[in-house]
Order: sequence, then C-alpha cells, then structure tokens
Amino acid sequence: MTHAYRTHNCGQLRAEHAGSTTRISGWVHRVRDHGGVLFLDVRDHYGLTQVVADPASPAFKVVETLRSEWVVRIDGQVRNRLAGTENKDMPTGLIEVYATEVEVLSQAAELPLPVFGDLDYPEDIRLKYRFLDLRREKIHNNIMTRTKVVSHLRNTMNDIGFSEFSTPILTASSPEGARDFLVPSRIHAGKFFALPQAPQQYKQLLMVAGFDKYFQIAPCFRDEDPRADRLPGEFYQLDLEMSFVTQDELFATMEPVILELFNTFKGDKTVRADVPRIPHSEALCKYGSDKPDLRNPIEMQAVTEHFAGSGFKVFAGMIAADPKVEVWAIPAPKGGSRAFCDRMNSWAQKEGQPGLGYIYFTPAEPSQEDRPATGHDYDAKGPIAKNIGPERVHAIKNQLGLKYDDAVFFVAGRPEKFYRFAGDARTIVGKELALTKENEFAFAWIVDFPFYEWSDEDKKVDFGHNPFSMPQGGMKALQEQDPLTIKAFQYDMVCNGYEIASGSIRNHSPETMVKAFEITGVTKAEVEERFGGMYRAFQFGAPPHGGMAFGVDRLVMLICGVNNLREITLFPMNQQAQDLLMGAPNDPTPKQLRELHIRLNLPEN
RNA sequence: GCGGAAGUAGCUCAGUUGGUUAGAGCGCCGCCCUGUCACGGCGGAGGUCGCGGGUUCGAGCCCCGUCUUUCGCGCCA
Repeated sequence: MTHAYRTHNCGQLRAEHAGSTTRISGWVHRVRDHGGVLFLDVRDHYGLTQVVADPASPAFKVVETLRSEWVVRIDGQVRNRLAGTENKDMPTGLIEVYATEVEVLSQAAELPLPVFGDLDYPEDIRLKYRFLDLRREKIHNNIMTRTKVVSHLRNTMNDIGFSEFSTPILTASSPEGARDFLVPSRIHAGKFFALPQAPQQYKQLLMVAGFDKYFQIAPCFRDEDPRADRLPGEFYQLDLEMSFVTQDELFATMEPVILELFNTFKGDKTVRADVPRIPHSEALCKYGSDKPDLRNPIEMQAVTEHFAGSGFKVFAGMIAADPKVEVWAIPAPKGGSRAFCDRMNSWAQKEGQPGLGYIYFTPAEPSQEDRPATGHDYDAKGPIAKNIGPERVHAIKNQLGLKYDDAVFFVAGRPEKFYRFAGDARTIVGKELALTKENEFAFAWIVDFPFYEWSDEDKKVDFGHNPFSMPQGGMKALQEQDPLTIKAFQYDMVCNGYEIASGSIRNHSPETMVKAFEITGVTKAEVEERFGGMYRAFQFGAPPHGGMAFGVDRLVMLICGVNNLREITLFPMNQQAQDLLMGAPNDPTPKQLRELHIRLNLPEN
C-alpha cells in the first residue's frame, strides 16, 4: 500500500469498486455495535462510507473501542452490501468496507457539541468549539458555498474586464462614517493607523491613477455593534469602481453578474429576472423601507384625503392639526376576517402602537336586516367603516382595488415617524397571508437617495449617505436648490429585504466637493485636511467615476437561505465582538505597551 | 447606552399551585446483541437548577440585583 492515509476518500467508493482493497481515513461519524457485527460511518470532507467489522476480522478488537469523532485509518475490502441492506440515501450506500486493519490516528474527548445531527446549539459553545461546529454537515456545506461564491464572483469580474487590486489594511483614520479600529504605531509615538472601513478612497485614487476598472474581495473593518445581518468588527465586500461611467452603465454591468450568481447557486429557488429601479422616496411610500422585500406583492398607498374631515375622529383630528400628517393604507388581500384583523391589531399593540385600524370586506348578506343600505355587493366591517361611512369606504376600496374577502389596515401620523412600523406591518401581512413568495430571489435598485438630510441631533444639514457621491444637478443644484431636495447619484441594490450593495457616482470635481461640504458646515480647509490625499488627487485630472460594493457575507447568507451571518462565516465573533475560540481581544503584555508608548486608563470596576 | 427573550446533567429539553430523593432523550462508562444506517436491550456514573441576595417552615419555581448568550433600537459616511 503506497498511500500512507488513503487510496480513496469517504465519498468516492461505488459498486464498481467491489472486490478491490481500499484504504480510507476520516472521522468516526457514528457507531452501530451489534455485538457480533459492528458498523462505523467514516466521514471526511467528501462524504460518508460504511465500514463493517465482525469477529473474524483482525481489526475487530480495535473497532470495538472506537468512539465518535476519533480519527482513524481503515484498510479493508470494498464489497457490495447484502441484498436488502443497501442505503439508497447515501451516495456510497451500495457498498461497504470490510475492515481488515484499523489504526487510531487521533482520539477525541467527550464532545461539548455533537457533530452528528442537526439541532441548534448555544452560540457560545459553537464559537468556542468552532472546529467541531464546522465539521457539521450544514455549516460545512455553507462554508463551501461561500468559497464557491467568492470564486465565482472573482472569475466573473476578471472575465468582464475588471482587475483585482489589494489596497492597504493599515491606513489613515477617516473622520466620517463608522467608528474606526485603531492600530498604534510603534515608530511614531502617539500616532495610530486605522483599519479601512472600506477601500473607498483607495479605489477612487486607482481611478485617478488610470486603472479604469477595479475590483477587490475586500476586508472591511468597522467598530460598530452588530446585527444578525451585520457582523461585528470585520466583513467582506465585493468592492468595485469604474471610470467614465454613468449610473445606468454601472447597473448594466453589475446586474447580470448578480443575476448570474444567483442563478448559479439558486438551488430549487427561482430568480426574478426583472430588477426594477425604485426611487428612494417611492420605496418608503410603497413598502415602508429603503430595502423592500419585493417577494411580498403588497404596495401601500396614501389615503389621507378619505379620512380628512371624516367621522373617524382620531385620524381626522390628526390631519386637521398637522398638514404633514398622512394616512397610509396597507392592503391585505384575502385577509378579510375578524380573526386576522384582531391578530394584526394585537401585534401592533405589542409593538407599542395604540393599535392598527382596519376595514375588512365580506360578501354582502342581504338577509341581514341591520346592514346599511349601501347598494354595494359587499359589507365593510370594523369600527372605522362605521365611522367614516359607506361612501368613503367605497372610495378607499376602489382606490386600492380591494375585493370582498380582503382587508385593509391604516396607519396615521407623520410618515417619517411611522413608515418603519408600516413597513413591518406590510411584512407581517405578507407572511401571515402567505403572499410573500418564500422560494424566490427578488432584486431591485433603490435610486435617488437624498443627498442631504436634516440632523435633529446636530441641528444642521448633513450628508444622507456618502459625502463623495455626486449631487444630481452638480454645482448648479448645490448653489440654487434647497439642500434637502437635492438627490444624489447614490443607489443600493436590495434582495428579499436585505441591502446587498451600495454605491454611487462619485463627485470628482474639487470645487463641487468643497461646496457640498460647505453646506454641511465643513470648510474648504477642513476638507483639504481630512481628505488630503483624495482632494489633492482631484487637482490633477480625475476621470468621472463611480462604483459600488456588495456585501459578500449577505450574498452568501441569502444563497444559503439562513438568516444569521454566523452560519456562513468561518470564525465569527460573538455579539460582544469577542473571538471565543482564539480568546480575542486579550491583554497586551507590559512590553508591548511600553514599545507602543501606551499607558492604559481603564474605567473603574 | 436602551428594550425583549433565554440560561436546569457534556448536549437538547421537561419540571404542575412554592412541598419527599430534580427527570427524559442523546452522549459517556459497564454488560448483552451477526445487518444496522437516529440500531436495539439491561445497568451505572454524571446536577452549586448561571451567580448573589431576599420572602418563606420550605425556592429550580416568587421578588430584587447581577452575569452570560441572543434578537432588536441607538449606531452602521
């Protein structure tokens, strides 16, 4: 036998190998000991193979001692399983290996986390014993999918003419945006590097340097609190930038890349080919979110006029008191039952809202004597219907295109205060009524983000998203328009309710950039100081350029059909931004601190 | 920083109105079993009920505090 550990892997042997000898190595996945005959499932990266031993085998005594997750080398004969004992569910299920010699390569202590099975286990144990967790079939497959997705993206980007560049990890702190991770400089006492939040300025400099089409699977670092769809500390982006492009050309370049990616990895799901472009303001009104889930067909509408001056005093009063108050309607097709409307109302109250107004429609019941004589073929039910009267109800029903069996929910107030709640209600209605197509990937571009927004905290105009993006209308808009009405060439791509990419056409004109910052109260001198490298670069011939960055982790999360990034990340940190496996962050040694000229000033306790 | 949820055996969980010695499955240890693939059978070990305090004759259960994990808000150009 010339191979020290294996002639075949554990997913390889088939009926055609029956009669030959083999050597396999792997983990003991499962033991089934029948006394006289004993089965092992031996597992490696490639699959599972059943190994069998009986008292006639010289390996029997060793096999009897094996336990889960020991690492073994098995020599034996490949043979067909006995008629009737084949396992059709296993690729190797027609054969088994009759063990003639077994060597224990490594033993395993009692497991804190079973590898076998598909239960959920506590996050802290999974993370502390991540190497065991990663042996488990589901997450092992997720990680491999991630690797294939990254490889696919890299190949595609190369194929369509992009060049991959690595940009520095140790860089300068950028005063805008997220909290930086700082790295102390040993050579320059008291000075710090920052880890990049994104390669934003570097990729723009690459455009100024004439490289035309850049991409990078780039690590990004942000010291902000995490979410289920936002990793603490570090994450990866497919970062890209192009010179001499318009927003439309960027969409035309990247839309096929993403659709092809999802079509390659969609499994049994479907990918919607149509990628609508939805203005940011329209997304908020129709979907109550700037990252709408378009698998949900519900579109909201304003129905303020039907409530103004109506007999439903709560809404009518709000409208009369404040011209900015609107009433939005959330149609709920097939939701026309008292039980469903009550359930939604309870949900709203649990969310801290006073309730969720509704009307639901049923087929007319002419026999019912106290039914108002509306002349319509439906009955409208619920307190609101009674209060506003049949004519207003009918107008609402017509505007929304509702039928009997349908319901409609109402939220009222200033849209900026309630749009998120309305969007959540839309999501719940879509799920509860099974309107949301769970087995689909539905994309959209969200465009025309506001360039500026009002900061309540600072009582001033501030950048909405990216200060480097180009205001629509350029310098003229900055000089002449109310800043809060200016749109940016700034866009997101969304999929199934997740923001999967964000980007913009950049502002490559130093004069426009200075003006844009001036409106937020930042002087020219400050711009030159904070963004010195880029500001200088733009003095020497900057091409018009733009780009975007896709969240690789989120793409993989969607593709794998999980709702937590830890399921698709090799060694994630926990929510407190700790690596429980490696024990990071940890204490520096006194020598390290001395060399870095750092003295700790820790809080009490 | 704020709010919700969870924390009982190595793991997943049950535990009634506050009442005898805190249970089950998996795993572990021992014995039995020649065709299983979540093998089966018998027996055993294994517990600071997250931690601290309080109420009570009596607390896994009630109260207060605290820690850990998680989800969300703030935050994330």
